[in-house]
Amino acid sequence: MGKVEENKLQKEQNLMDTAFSLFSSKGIARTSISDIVQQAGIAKGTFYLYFRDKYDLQEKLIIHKSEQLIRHALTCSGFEEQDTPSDKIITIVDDVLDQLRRNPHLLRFIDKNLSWGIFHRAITRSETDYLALFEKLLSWPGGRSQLEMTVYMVLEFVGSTCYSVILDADPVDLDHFKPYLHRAVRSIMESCLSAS
Amino acid sequence: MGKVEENKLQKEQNLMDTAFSLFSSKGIARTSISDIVQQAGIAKGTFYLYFRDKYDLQEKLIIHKSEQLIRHALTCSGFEEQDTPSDKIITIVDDVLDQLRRNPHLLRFIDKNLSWGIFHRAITRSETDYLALFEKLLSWPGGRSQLEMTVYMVLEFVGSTCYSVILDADPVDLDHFKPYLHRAVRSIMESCLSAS
Amino acid sequence: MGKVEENKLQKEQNLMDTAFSLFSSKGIARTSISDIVQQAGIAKGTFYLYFRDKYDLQEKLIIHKSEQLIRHALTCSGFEEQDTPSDKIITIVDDVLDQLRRNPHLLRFIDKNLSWGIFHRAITRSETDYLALFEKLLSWPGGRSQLEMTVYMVLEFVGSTCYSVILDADPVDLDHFKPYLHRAVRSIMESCLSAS
Amino acid sequence: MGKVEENKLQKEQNLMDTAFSLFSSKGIARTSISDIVQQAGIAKGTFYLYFRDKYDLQEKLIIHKSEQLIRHALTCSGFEEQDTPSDKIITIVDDVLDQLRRNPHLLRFIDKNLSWGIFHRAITRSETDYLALFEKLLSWPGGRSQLEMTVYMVLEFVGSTCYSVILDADPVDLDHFKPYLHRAVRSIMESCLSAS
DNA sequence: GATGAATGAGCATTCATTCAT
DNA sequence: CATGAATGAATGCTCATTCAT
Repeated sequence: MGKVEENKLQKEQNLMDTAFSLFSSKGIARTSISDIVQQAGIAKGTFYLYFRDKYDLQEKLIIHKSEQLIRHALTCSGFEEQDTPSDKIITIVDDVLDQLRRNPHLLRFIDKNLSWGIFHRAITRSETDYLALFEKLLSWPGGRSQLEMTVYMVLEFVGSTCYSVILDADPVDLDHFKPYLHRAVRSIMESCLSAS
Repeated sequence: MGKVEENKLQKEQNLMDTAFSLFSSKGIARTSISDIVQQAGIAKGTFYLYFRDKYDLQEKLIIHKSEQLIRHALTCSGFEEQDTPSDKIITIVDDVLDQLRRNPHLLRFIDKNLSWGIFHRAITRSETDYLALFEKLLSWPGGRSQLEMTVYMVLEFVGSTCYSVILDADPVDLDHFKPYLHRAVRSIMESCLSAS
Repeated sequence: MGKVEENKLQKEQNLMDTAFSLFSSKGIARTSISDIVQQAGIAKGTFYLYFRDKYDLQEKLIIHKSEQLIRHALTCSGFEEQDTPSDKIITIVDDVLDQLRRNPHLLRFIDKNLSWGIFHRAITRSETDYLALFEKLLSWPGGRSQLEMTVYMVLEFVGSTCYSVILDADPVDLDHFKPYLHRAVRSIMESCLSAS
Repeated sequence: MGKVEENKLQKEQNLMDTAFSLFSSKGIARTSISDIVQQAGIAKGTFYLYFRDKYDLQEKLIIHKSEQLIRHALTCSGFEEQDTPSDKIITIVDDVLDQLRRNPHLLRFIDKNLSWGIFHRAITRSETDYLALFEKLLSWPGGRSQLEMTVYMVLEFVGSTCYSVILDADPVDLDHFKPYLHRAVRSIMESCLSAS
């Protein structure tokens, strides 16, 4: 990679990091492009060499962060050979929760953004075929559509409940919530698999 | 009620209805106060007699619509005497889903807004004690904290999954989704009740 | 005086007092008619029954306060029979300074407003012939135009110097300033009287 | 200096000149930023690249004009070697009065603004040490604090009296006023110097 | 007389976007 | 490629004033 290319990537990363920090703390609506470039120490015009506008950056940021989150969960979770699919998915979910607990900024940012819609886009646009990855990783016993449905429901369920649990310990804190969550995830999976 | 008071209520309602329509179609960020008052046929200054700013209106709107939604579900759903709490809550959930299917604008507006946070505020600020209402209506066999947890999880689960299902039939359409949903809700409730 | 008349005077006084308080603390530019009527507990429309606008009120207020200030100085200062005109005017000046020291709000309000221009208007519009009063009180030995000039110069001098002296003790505090002031006033008077 | 830098200075000067003209003729309260930029032929947003708001511009303008006024008086007045400090200060005062007479706009603008407060700020912020300059120029025989006091009193006295004299010839015109002024200034100086 | 809801012109301020350097 | 001065449309908000009750 040429030095110029490297420099460009570094600038882009700088802008994304700065934007992430600002989006997390002030919210997207209250963050202006001026804020971002000023904080990043880059000229205003330069922004437009990398992103079409604020929302273009936001989208790239969400995809980037989502993929990072998923990739970590899939690659860093240690599975035992004899684990059932339910066990495995719970291991994955717990890893995600741990990541988010350690990084509340990230949680606040993706907030409700880590939804099916974004995930779907991330899956389809990404070079990685995540569904296939899931299928293999989980030793998924059912069909593709059941897998898709399962991922959808678990994803939405975990994503929507963990926000206030992690950030505000409301209605209970994460450690008290996990047993409920595990049981709910297991039964969601069962309900999916038992569908003919 | 005096004629003036009546007129004021009508003006406020007019503003809220207009804003709801615009928020739903263009999104809140892209709706300006100018848009609202112009559409409502009301002077700009008048807006500020009723709302502090756009977000004040938004909040009032969310609470208003949420309460309407819940109230309809609680009062219009017909329960049988012998229904279990799970049966009853599924009846309620189905009523909510039907309302949202018939009124996609409403769904798009409250989007992910009908979350625990808003609901919690609606519950506490409201003159109605919704938790007590639930307790009585469901003939709830467990404790208050279990009830609160159950409501939280079901609420978040239904709220987060139904969006793309109803609006985009993604990953499946509502009729195909309901069986999964029902089973998931039942198991969530069981997992809550079985917690000591 | 009828009860209605009385009520009107009371309303006007209420408005003027409230406005004075607000003008003093926030400045005239930053005080709106809304502020005034709200603080006074009076309806907005009522304001216009008493004053044309904010600046009408301001002018009336300045004249009112100026006259009060002067009247006190002229009536409450005790002169000795053998006092020279210079002695007497210094007694008057000191009384004014004492009033202002005790009431910094008043000083801040009339700030630089107690100028010749306002005083001139106060003199001419007022039912009291202040120049004649001065003439008699001071046993003024010279002509009318000399008296007018003297009053003008002393007034402007005292008015312009005392502001920062009283409020900020800058460049020195009032007690240290008085000797200078007295000497300056005496010499100003002499320079006026010695003009043929 | 780069072409860009030059252009910026020119824009700032343009804005200040235009604002000065408008402030003088309509008053600050009645001059809007829209007025200024329109008259200056500059885009609205550009204003905020140079000034925080209207009052920021006003302050910079006052300091700028005050310094100009003082500098002219100090450098352009011709002193004779044998002049006393009183003679010299009267020469300076007369130069200032002449400047103001020739430029009533300036007088109206700085109105009562050329007060100790502003002057003090101008002195302290300025790179020039004005008090030292005075000390040397006047061959001042007394101490620093006496000098400060003298400058304060003369400044306030001249500043406050000349306004209506020059602009309205009230109570007399400038030529008739000068003899009084000179005598008063001399005696103020004497009263300051004679203080131990 | 008194009220205060309604008005809408007017203002300050922000900000995405462009383009000459 | 990078810059940042300049733009001006767009927006939120204020406020003096009116007028039906």
